[in-house]
Amino acid sequence: MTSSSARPGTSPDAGPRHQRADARQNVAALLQAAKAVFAEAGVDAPVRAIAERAGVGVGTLYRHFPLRSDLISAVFRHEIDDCIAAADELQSAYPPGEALDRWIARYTQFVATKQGLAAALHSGDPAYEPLRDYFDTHLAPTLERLLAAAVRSGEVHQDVDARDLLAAVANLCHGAGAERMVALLLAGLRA
Amino acid sequence: MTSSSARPGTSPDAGPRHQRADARQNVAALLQAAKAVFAEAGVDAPVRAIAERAGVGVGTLYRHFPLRSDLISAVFRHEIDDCIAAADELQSAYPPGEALDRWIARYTQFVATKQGLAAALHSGDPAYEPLRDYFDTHLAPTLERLLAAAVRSGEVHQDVDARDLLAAVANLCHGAGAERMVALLLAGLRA
Amino acid sequence: MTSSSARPGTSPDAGPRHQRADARQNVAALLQAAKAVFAEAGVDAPVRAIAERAGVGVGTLYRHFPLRSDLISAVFRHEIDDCIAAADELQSAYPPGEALDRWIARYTQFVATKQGLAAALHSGDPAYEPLRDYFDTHLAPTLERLLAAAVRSGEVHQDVDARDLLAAVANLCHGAGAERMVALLLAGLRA
Amino acid sequence: MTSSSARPGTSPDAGPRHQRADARQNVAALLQAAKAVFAEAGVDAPVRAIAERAGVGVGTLYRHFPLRSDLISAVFRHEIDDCIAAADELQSAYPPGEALDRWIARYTQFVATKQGLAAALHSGDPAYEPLRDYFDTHLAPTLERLLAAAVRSGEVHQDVDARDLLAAVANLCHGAGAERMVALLLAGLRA
DNA sequence: CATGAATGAGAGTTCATTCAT
DNA sequence: TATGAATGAACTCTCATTCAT
Repeated sequence: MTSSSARPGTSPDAGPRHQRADARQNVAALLQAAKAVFAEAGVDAPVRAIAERAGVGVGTLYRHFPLRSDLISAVFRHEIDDCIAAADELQSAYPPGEALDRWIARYTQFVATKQGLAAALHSGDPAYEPLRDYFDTHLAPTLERLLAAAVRSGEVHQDVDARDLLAAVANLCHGAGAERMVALLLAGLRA
Repeated sequence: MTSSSARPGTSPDAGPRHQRADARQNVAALLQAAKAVFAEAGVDAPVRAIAERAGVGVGTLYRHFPLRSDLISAVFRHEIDDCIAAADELQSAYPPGEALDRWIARYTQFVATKQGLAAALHSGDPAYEPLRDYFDTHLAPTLERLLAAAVRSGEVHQDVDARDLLAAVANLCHGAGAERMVALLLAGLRA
Repeated sequence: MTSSSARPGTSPDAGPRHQRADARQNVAALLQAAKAVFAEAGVDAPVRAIAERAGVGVGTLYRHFPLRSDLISAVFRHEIDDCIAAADELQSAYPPGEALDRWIARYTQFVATKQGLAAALHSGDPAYEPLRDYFDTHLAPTLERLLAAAVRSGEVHQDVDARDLLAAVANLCHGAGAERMVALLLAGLRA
Repeated sequence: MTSSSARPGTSPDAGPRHQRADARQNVAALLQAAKAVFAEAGVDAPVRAIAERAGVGVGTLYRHFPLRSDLISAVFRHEIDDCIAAADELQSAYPPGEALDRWIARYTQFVATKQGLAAALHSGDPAYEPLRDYFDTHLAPTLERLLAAAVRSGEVHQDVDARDLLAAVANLCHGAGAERMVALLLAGLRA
């Protein structure tokens, strides 16, 4: 026990980085379970369902994610970040208009399995504020960039608020014919 | 069934049993209350809130509307019918494209106060089947007509499923910038 | 069942005085159960324990006593009222000093089985405010009267706040030798 | 954070175990924290609050104080001992009656910040037995001595059980007008 | 020895739905 | 037929206590 964990090598102390292994596992299990449960039953699914699915007590869930939105954020953050990262690649690989379309498709893919996400975001419930924030401060600017580029290149003729567009696409994703509708929306941007 | 319960000869006032009238009043009160409550708290609002607002016991509500969706359907049917009726007027007063736009605006108006409607329709919950049905068999054909006309007149170049479009607009109605987004969708139809 | 309630001829309804028989029984059962449970486990006893003991669902308890203090108040009010009523009798049957002593003994009897009452009253928890109020507005004035009379008759030489004295006696009632201590307190009033 | 800083220079783990010093520190920190927390939130305060305040894990708390009452006893023992010690000084500095009064005042001071102490002592919970014991075997004899002296000197005319009196004063300390009530009790002793 | 993560029983509270009156 | 009381499952959240690390 002496120094087995003290394998700093680089820095003398490596900080207080000793998350217990089982804790990490639990968090991972929780995130995975939450993702699945959210997809099946929406983000309002009972806390217990998630804990059970993760094979963990509710207390453990609460320890790591005191607020429901903490869990939601954590579950989505990764995917959102991936989504954001994709924007750069798309922008350098395609002309602005196509990049925009492809990115929206990417975003659509993400939202599609997030039943209730849109509702939660618009619920006004302060518990979801952090999540809203993350959308506004991370996803929205990304889309803004894509939109601006497309406007500059003359492919898009409409001036839209990125956050609204994000929300709109999210809303469309849970109806039938979602893809088609999103396509229509994008076509509308070109009008 | 006429007067079996009417206690005909007993007392002077025992004659006309207005139970049926009472029932009608109750139904009316319930519909009105439900409409208000749905607008305020969404279609998932507590049953009791509706009954209370209607000045009626919950049992009465259940008697007339055994399923939540029965109530929802009943509440909306009227408005939906109005919405449908408007289509004819609009179609005879405006050119197809404008008629379509105006009708969608009309529909938007209707959906706007129906928080949770879209979610309910897509919930997969069989309880909402009748409501979905009513949309499909009444609203959808109406929109189809409008769309077909607009296509014929060359104003719309897209072939869309009316039900999907209906759902899409409903979904868009609860985000920020709803009007803008609906406008974009309509513009997309012209592309 | 036929028309016993439907007697529209005289007055439409003969007043809204129709507490259902079972409801009354439940309330009674609840009060009795609560009294017993309070005595055994204090006024902080789990809601469920009371409901169970009363053979009633928790919902029923909440219907009749939305706040814990509602139940407590209801349980105690009766006894408190009896206590108050006793003051008059005692005052007319005994000289002021003795009336005071006897009344305190009476009050002691009441408090003795109310484990946690004193703590609740001093908890600062707003849920107990109504109860505190009832003490202040009903019991305190009663004791004040008794004290004032004893002061006038020259038997008591101390000026005490009745509420404080009430609380003090209540506090003493749960220690060993309660009677003795209360007696000491009363003797102190004569000093 | 434990002993990483205490690196005297010997071999990593074979050297002199100063665990004991650590342990002592922890115990001290726990006692101090518990005292503070008890004063703020009563002796029923969450275990974790105390551990946190002491900057120590809950496990550590449990190691040193397996029972809640162990901690309570430990926290109070010191103060109780001080209280007891004060008796001698007071007895040699003042006449018996005044010594008694002053000592009670001293005791009152001690109890005043021990919200819930009295309740715990009378709870019947066997977990508090040791604490009760300490009262009985240490404080009670002290008060007995003071009382006896005051009786001998003719200042006190009542024969009271010291333990009861101790409990009574403790009970009085958490009501409004505590001082007054205690004074009354003491006056009662002179009657 | 110390830590604090994990556990899970248990408490409060709400609400859909049934059913006696 | 109307009423609303009763029911109890379901949900959230807390905290004492254990135990792997």
